[in-house]
Amino acid sequence: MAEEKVGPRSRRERPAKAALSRAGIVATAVGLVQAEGLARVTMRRLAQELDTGAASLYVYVRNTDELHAAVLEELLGAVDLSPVTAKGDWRDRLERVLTSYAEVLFAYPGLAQSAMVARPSGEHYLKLIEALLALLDEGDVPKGQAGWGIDILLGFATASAAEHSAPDPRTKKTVAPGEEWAALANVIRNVSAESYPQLAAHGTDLLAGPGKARLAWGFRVLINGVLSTPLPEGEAK
Amino acid sequence: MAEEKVGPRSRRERPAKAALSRAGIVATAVGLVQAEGLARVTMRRLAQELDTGAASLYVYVRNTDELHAAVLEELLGAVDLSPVTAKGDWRDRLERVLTSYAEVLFAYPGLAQSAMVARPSGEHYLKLIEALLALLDEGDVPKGQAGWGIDILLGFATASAAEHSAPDPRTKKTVAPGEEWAALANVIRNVSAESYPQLAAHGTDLLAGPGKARLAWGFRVLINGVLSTPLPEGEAK
DNA sequence: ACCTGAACACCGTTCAAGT
DNA sequence: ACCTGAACACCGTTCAAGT
Repeated sequence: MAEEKVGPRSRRERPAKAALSRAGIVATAVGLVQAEGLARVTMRRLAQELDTGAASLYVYVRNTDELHAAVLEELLGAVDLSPVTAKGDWRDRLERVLTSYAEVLFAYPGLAQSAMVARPSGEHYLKLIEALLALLDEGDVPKGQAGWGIDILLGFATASAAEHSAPDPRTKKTVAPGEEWAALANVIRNVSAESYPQLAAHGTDLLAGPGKARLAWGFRVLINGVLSTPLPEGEAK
Repeated sequence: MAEEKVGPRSRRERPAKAALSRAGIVATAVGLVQAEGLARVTMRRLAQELDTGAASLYVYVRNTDELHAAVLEELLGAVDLSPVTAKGDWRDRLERVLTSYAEVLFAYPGLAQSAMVARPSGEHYLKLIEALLALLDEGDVPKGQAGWGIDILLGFATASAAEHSAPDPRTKKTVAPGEEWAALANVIRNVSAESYPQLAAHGTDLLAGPGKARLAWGFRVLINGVLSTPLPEGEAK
């Protein structure tokens, strides 16, 4: 009797090992960041998910940074740009787009931290910039100020998300999420009013958490500032 | 002839393996970040520098993050706080302190990136916050706005440094420093004016580098914004 | 108490060899 | 052209064992 052939179809645990492709790799990476956070999106872990070896991925992806940038660009598709064409005060609508951007970053552990560094250049990112510029233009913010302001607006949104989103569990962290925060709060509470009069007067209000209110206030600060601060001589356009 | 004894003093390559201490560990780490960048300040590399095993460091330092925070706190001692008591417009002096802070972060590869995440609570950090608060107070910025504003000011300075400082050469990078930037610039240059009218109009001015001018403008934007944007109802103090 | 070697469980990236 | 296993050069952290 001939042995039963053990063909490729006999193992059905995963969906029949599709051929590799950049799109498939990025899609799997996106699934992985949702399930385990960006820190787990490593070449080796991702290859394992794709039932191959890490080396195989280098045909489609230059390196880990590029992979992370691709994941970010993909997830940026979830930013709500509808306020651009909605009606109402341009400031409010600008705030809404920025808030949506921050929320997307906030939703995936480690994503905001990586957005601090990555500079995507995909369609979703371009559309986001285009949307912000359109709203600033609607508000008659001078072009030069708008252009320079984009960086500040996005940077603040990114940094806020990075600061308050789940820490990238790069390895199982020993330190509880808010331990550093607690340490600082404790120091401020017990600070000497003589050496640090300002700190003592403010107390832990200084660290009064993230909160929607604080993020929204930040956006307003930036919008007001960008609107009212002319570019230095010679740079104005 | 008796062989020459090879005692501990016969090897003078390093200064006679001092006893470990937290201060010594941090000092060595600071030296390492100066020489090789923060990415090289790993438990193993640092232990090697101290002529011991990585495990030994855990007596004095909780983990790698805490080590990096200690290095940051140490280097923050170089921030120039003298403008606080200098004379002149408070805005200019505030700008000078923030610029000095950004320059310190800028000077060490990887430091700014880590400052994005770390929350130090040492003396140098406290003095920096105290200085910023004192200057805002001098400018009669309402207390609540000043407190919330600190975060934005420091965050912007940190993010600017992170964005434009040497990339943390975590491992020998294959990607040239400005490669992602170049990719984005290229995309913007060739963007369709129909789909992206704003982007096409601005062109690569959007990415017009870091430059002192841009950082200074950013500080002015934030100061103006913080000064002129009241806290939301119920939060004002 | 402090220090250590060894172990465990990971990394990114390259390269020669196969199909 | 694409894919692979194996190798190289690293990581952080824990733990039992020593002093």
